[in-house]
Amino acid sequence: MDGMDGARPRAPERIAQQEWPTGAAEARALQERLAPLVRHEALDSGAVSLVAGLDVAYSADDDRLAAAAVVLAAPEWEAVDSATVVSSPRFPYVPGLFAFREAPALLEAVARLRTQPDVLLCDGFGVAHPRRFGLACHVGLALDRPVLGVGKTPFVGRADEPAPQRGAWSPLVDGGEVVGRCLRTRAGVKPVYVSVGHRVDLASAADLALRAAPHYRVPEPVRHADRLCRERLAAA
DNA sequence: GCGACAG
DNA sequence: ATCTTGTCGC
Repeated sequence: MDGMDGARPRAPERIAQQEWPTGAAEARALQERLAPLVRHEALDSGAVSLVAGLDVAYSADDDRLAAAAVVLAAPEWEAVDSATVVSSPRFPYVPGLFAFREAPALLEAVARLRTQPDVLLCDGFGVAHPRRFGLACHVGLALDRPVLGVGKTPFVGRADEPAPQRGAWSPLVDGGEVVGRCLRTRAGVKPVYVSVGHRVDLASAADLALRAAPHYRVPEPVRHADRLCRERLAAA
């Protein structure tokens, strides 16, 4: 785990296969090495039509988990494809090391999709993370696709309360830098936290998150994925 | 040292 | 994440 010569990951696809961390210290080190590879790129959210939502559900009694990937089509957000995977966690839950727990199953679910989404939306964070490498970044680099993260509760940083109307937002700041956006997707309802995963910039990510959430607080793709993985867990 | 801490 | 019903309000 040290080959400090050519061991630096260049091909994102290798993240899920080689050097999978066995402990927390190792996992954090991997995040620090991969964080610089995250790219912020402008994305024409108006040209986006297929958005995948990713989420995971856990069993209450046994140690199973179900991951779901659902592709919805704008502007009505009807589901056009989906895939689920049932497995068990390969890493304990440690705040900040979320991806090592959920990414394997999520990536497998995405691999089973027959439709290639334009963007993927994760239930969690991207660069709004202690080491600037949350789940959405992990998934983004692994797939080398545009990914953004939407979290329901703040993890790092602080943000002022956005104005009460839908669309209002305030920057999420951590350590002196803007790592995300506190966005009001629904008037008078608690805001969500959007951050860049990979290959999108913050403005594009927030714009997409807002248009993907025309009725509820949580974006449709994530809501759908949430529902699907729960059903899958109950059925299997 | 202590508390906080995505799902 | 998960354990959990009804209820108030738009």
